[in-house]
Amino acid sequence: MPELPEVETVRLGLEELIVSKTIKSVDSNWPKSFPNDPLEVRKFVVGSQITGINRRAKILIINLSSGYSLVIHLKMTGQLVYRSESTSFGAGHPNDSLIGLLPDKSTRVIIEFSDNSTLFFNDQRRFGWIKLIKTTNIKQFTSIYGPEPLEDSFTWQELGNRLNLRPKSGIKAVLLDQQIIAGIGNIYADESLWAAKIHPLTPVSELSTQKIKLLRNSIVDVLNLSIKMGGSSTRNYVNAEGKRGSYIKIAKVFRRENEPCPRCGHIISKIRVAGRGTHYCPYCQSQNIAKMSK
DNA sequence: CACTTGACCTGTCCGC
DNA sequence: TGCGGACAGGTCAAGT
Repeated sequence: MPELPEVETVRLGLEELIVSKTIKSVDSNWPKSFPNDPLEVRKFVVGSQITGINRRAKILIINLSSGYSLVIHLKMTGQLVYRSESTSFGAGHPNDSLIGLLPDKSTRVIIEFSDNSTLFFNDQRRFGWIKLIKTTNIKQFTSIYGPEPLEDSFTWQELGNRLNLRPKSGIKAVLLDQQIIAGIGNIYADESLWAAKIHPLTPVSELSTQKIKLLRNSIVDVLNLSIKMGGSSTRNYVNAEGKRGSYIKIAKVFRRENEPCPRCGHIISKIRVAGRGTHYCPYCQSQNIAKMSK
């Protein structure tokens, strides 16, 4: 799934649903999904209470009263879905629920609480993981990530400084680099570049100050709007209640190749950039325009 | 240093 | 209907 808006949506849901609950048991059926020693898990997870839910970059952090935290990366297809005993509705539920009875085929980890409600970690492709880390070590663990784009300190000057760490690279590849800026992935890189009228292959060093200011605002607006829409569900992503997000319905270019650009009407292209499918309008995001406005 | 490719996995879709 | 290949929200490591 999950870029910043999706992880943040899950975080907001979990904050409502599981804070202050006590963990009764933890089960995993795929070691890579939760590689910690089971003895360690029994000692620092079972019996402890959930004290808070945080996010850094695309990572979720569930703080425990034991002084440890569950650090979770959902990668491409991870889901964290909460079910109380009374909400075991099935697929096709009118309220946009995506998944049916749990556990299902993709369930890798099951966390059961003392009130018999349950948190399921599902992950079709098994790329995601949960790691048990001492809470005092989390800051160091996440120190590799660049700044959070939704913090007040993410000014256009800050964006410019970060981008200049890779001046020769194309802008889209740099936006996807989590060490430069945290939380932007393939969907919101394309959407932000469209909003700022920047071609995805434009070398960072060719971006004018005006373009950097515009890009900073575009990133912030696109991420905030997506959080408001509950994130993007192209296929697997659901929030903590198993419901899809709806940003994809209002996406301007992402997965809209061969459709008209909503701004100028020219046909949206799809190319390959940094190994990822990349959508843009060849007219209003042309590299020539980027150079002319410099 | 920048860029590409393959790996990690499962599932779906598209063309033949 | 079946089969092979491409592709999918994300990182990693290794090779050019």
